[in-house]
Amino acid sequence: MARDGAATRALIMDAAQKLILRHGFAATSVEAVLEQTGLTKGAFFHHFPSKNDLARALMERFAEQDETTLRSTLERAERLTKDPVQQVLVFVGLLEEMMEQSGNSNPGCLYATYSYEAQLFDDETHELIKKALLAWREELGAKIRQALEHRPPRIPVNAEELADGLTVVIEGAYVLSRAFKEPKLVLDQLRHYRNYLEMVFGEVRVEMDVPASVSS
Amino acid sequence: MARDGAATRALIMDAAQKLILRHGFAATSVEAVLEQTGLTKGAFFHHFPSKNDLARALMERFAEQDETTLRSTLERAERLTKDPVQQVLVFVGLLEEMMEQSGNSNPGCLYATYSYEAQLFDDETHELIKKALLAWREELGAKIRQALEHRPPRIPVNAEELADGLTVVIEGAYVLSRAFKEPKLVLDQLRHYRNYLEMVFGEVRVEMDVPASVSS
DNA sequence: AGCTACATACCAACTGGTCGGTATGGATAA
DNA sequence: TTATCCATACCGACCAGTTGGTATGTAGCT
Repeated sequence: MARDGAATRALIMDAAQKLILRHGFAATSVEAVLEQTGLTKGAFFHHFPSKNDLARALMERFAEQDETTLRSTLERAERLTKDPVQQVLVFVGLLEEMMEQSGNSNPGCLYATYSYEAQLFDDETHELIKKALLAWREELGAKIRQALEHRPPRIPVNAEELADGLTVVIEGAYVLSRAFKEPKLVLDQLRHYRNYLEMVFGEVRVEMDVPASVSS
Repeated sequence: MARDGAATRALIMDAAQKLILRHGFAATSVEAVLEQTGLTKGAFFHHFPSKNDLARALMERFAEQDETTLRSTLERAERLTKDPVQQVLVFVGLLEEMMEQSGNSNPGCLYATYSYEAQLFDDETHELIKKALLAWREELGAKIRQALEHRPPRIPVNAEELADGLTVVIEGAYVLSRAFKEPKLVLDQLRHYRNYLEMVFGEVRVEMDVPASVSS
C-alpha cells in the first residue's frame, strides 16, 4: 500500500494542476487537492514542504513540457520541409493540429494563471515563466528571422515581435475561449495568425497600393 | 466625518480593483482593501453585503466603462473618416493611442482576471463578462463586415473572428507584457493586428501566389 | 427622532502547516 | 530463512492565524 512515492507525487501534481487551471492557485486549497486524490495532509506535506513548493514544482514540470513541445515541434517542421518560410508556417500548423487533438483536455495555461496571481509566487517561479516564454520568443524568433532573410517580408517586421505574437494569440484565445465556452475559437485565431505570417512572408503576394514603390 | 457614501463606495471599489488586478480576487482580502482605504469592516459591509457583491459591482462598472469605450471610440473613428475600411483601421489606431496614454496605470483586464478564478463568481457576473466581450465581437464585427463589403478581402475571412482577434491580442499581450514587464509589448502587438487587417483589406494589395492554402 | 454612514468588537469556519505515530518493504546479518 | 533495522511513505489529530461575515454602538445630518 505504501509504496510508489513518485506515483503519489505525480498524482498530487496532476490533481493540483487541474484544479489550479480551473480555479486559480489561491482558490485551490491543499485540502481540495487531497479530497481529489484521496490522500491526507501527511502525504501532501511529505512530498511538498509547502503549498508554494508545489506551485514551483508544477511550473517546473509545465515549463519543461512546454519547452520540449516547442523544440520537438520546431524540429518536426524542419524535417517536413526545407524552406524556412514553410518551416515557420508548418510549425504553426502543427500546433493547430495538436491543439485540435488535445482539445478540451488542456483548458488553460499555467503561465497566465500564475501571472494573474503574481504576488503569490516567489521570484524563482516567475523566472521559470519568463525563461519559458523567452524560449518561444528566441527560438521561434530565430526561425522566423531565417525565414525573413530567406524571403524579404512585404512589410517591415521584427522577428521577435512576430514570435511573441504566437504566444499572445494562444494566451488571448484561451481567455475568450473560456468566457464564450467556444474551444474552437483558439483554432480560428491560430489560423488568423498563420494567415498573417503568410501575408508578411508574401506567401501570398503583397504589393503596396498607394506609394507604389514595392512592386515585384 | 461620516458624509459622502457614494464617494466612500467608489473609494472602496477603486482600491479593490487595483488590488484584484495585481493579485487576483481570492488573494485580495477584504482587510487588504480596508487597509488601503483606511476604512473598517463596518464601512465595507455597509456598502457591500458580501465580498462577492463587490466582485459583481466591480464587473458591472468595468464592463460598462469598457462598452462605453468601445462605442465612443467606434463613433470617433466614424467621425474621423467615411471609408469603412479606414474606420476600422483608425479605430484600432485610436485604441493604440489610448493604451499608450493610460499606459501602465491600467495593468490588466478584469475579464481575464475573473476568467482565471471562474468558480468564485456567480452566473450573473459571468454573464456580464460574456455580454461585454460579445459587444466587441458584434459591434466591431459589424463595422468590419461593412468594411469587407465595401472592399472585398484578399483572403476569405469572417468578420466576427477578426473582431475577436482584437480582444485576443489585447488579452494575450497583457499576459506577456506582465511576464516580461514590457508594457510596450501591447502596443507592438496591436500594431501587428492592424497590419493584419490592412493586408486583409488589401490596404496593402495582396495577390494569390501559388495554389495558396488560405483556408476559411 | 430617525436615517445614513461609519467604527469596534467579535465569531465561526477555514487556511496552511506541524507533529507524533504507523505501515511497508528492502538491505543486512545471523 | 528469518530476525533486525531503518528509510520512506503515509495517516490524522491538532494548532495558530486569517478569512468573510455579524452584531452592536454611535456620530452626524435632516
